[in-house]
Amino acid sequence: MDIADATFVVTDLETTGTTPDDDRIMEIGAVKVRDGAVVDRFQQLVNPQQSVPGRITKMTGITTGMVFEAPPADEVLPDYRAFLGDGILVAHNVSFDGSFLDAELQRMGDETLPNETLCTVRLARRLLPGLDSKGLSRLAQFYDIDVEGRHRALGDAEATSVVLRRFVSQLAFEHEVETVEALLRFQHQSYQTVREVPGHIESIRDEVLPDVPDEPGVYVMKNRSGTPLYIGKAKRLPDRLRSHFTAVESSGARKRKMLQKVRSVDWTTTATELEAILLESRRIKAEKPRYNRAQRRYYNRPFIRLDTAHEYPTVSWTRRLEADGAEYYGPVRNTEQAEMVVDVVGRFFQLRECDDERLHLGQRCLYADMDRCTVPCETKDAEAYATVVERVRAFLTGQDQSVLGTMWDRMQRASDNLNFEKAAELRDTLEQLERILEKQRVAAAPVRQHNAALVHQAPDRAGRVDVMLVRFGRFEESIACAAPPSPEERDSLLERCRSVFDVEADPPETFSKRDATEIRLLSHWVYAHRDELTAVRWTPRTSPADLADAIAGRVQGQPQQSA
DNA sequence: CATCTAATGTAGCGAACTGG
DNA sequence: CCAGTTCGCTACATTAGATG
Repeated sequence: MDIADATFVVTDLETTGTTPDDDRIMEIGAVKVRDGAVVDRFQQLVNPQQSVPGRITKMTGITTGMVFEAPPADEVLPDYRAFLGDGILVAHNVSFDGSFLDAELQRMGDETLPNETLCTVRLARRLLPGLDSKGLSRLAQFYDIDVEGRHRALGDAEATSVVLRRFVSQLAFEHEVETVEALLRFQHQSYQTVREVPGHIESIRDEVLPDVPDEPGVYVMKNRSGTPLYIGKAKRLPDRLRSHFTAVESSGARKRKMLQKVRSVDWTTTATELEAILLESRRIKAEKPRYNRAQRRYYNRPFIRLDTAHEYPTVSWTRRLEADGAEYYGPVRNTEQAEMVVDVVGRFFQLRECDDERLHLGQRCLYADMDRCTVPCETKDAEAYATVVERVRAFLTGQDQSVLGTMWDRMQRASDNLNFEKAAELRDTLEQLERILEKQRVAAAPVRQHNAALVHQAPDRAGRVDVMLVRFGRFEESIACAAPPSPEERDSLLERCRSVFDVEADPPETFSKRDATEIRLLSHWVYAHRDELTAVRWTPRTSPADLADAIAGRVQGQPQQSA
């Protein structure tokens, strides 16, 4: 039914209290509205058959004396029912008025009201979410409605009918609500499907975002009680944050749910993006915000292990980084990749694949006959074996690309021989391997011996250079400076190099899960920016001053021998 | 394959408002 | 004060996935 054809009976009751079972109706007021116009009015005092409490008289002005001579409910209600007809019962908090009407009808032994009901409080909550109060007084003030006899039944009913008309027109304009059915449904819709851009989002957009510094960093969105909802990192905080708070309507359900709860945004600036990535990772794992799905826990990624503590080293993979004299490379993505690397090394390099017992017993195994081993068990030729190890090292650090070349040839041959299945398999392996080795190439050292300053010049940040200091494979600190660096920046660079690259410093005993995760994040970032990066390597023979000079040289863009 | 952890879904309770 | 509604939070159960 069209809203214009419907009859609304806007009703207000004055009662002696708030409990329908114990308290009674003492006045009924109602206005009949059709097509936006008041067509009829109803007003009647009712004898509640009990005295009117003082606080109620104070609020409504209705005294026990006034209702003493009025007819009781069982005489008034039939008249009201006739007035109501099959119109829609409208009230401000209709469950209140409805339950009093039903309670009186029950006392009379009459049927309760079958009419549809419409609640203007429910509409107000959905249509005016930003308003501080949805009480009738506040709405009257908001719409500038003159109420003749506030807290008298007819006065409040008149005011409510004006509010109703405002709501109906707002619903037509903003929510395409044209029919009575849609109108009645709307009052039961959940807030979030109704609300547009909530007020608190607007205030964050307008008041918080202008103060965000143009730097990399980590931001935290918090709810009303300060609990973190989401932690994120940004290359540039203002850009990232703005993207969260604009086009809110088009975002997915999960994000809308979060934005509904956000009341404040906090941030920590960092010198560089990489530092922000690492800080973000730590904070997500420590605080586990509800809306962060990724990076909630530390994973034990596999590392490739070259057991150089052994006289005749072997290659294997492990999820633990120990201080056992072995060289560790990686990490790689998963078990499958780790096994693939170990397998490729086994097939292309003549390392032994026997266990120590067999080695010492000098038991030649089938790998010797396959020419996959230098057979140290028989020859005891440590020197020949060491050259193989050196070649494996060159392969694992991404320096020796010949294996990739060989694999490429084999793939071509398989393809030429119409063995496409094998060719495809080789292609997949090759692609993964290239990625893994490319990550190693920049570090060019096993994890523990990765000591370097990474100089990053982002193309979209002219005049600015980031320097990352890596010691024992772990990110230590980063410095952002101008290109070329000012004298002060050079001094501070030297100072940082001194503290990070202390020759006396002992390598860490073990690497924690956190270290392993951060090594992965570091290698990932390095890989992603490999074309914009130069690495200045540090060895125990490099003095901090030389290192700082070499870094400064790269910052100015003059290629220099690595230190 | 058994076990444990993390992610996701659900129920229930408290807080905040509305009416006289 | 009471009753009703809704949201946010907590606790708990269920499910999916990782681990050894």
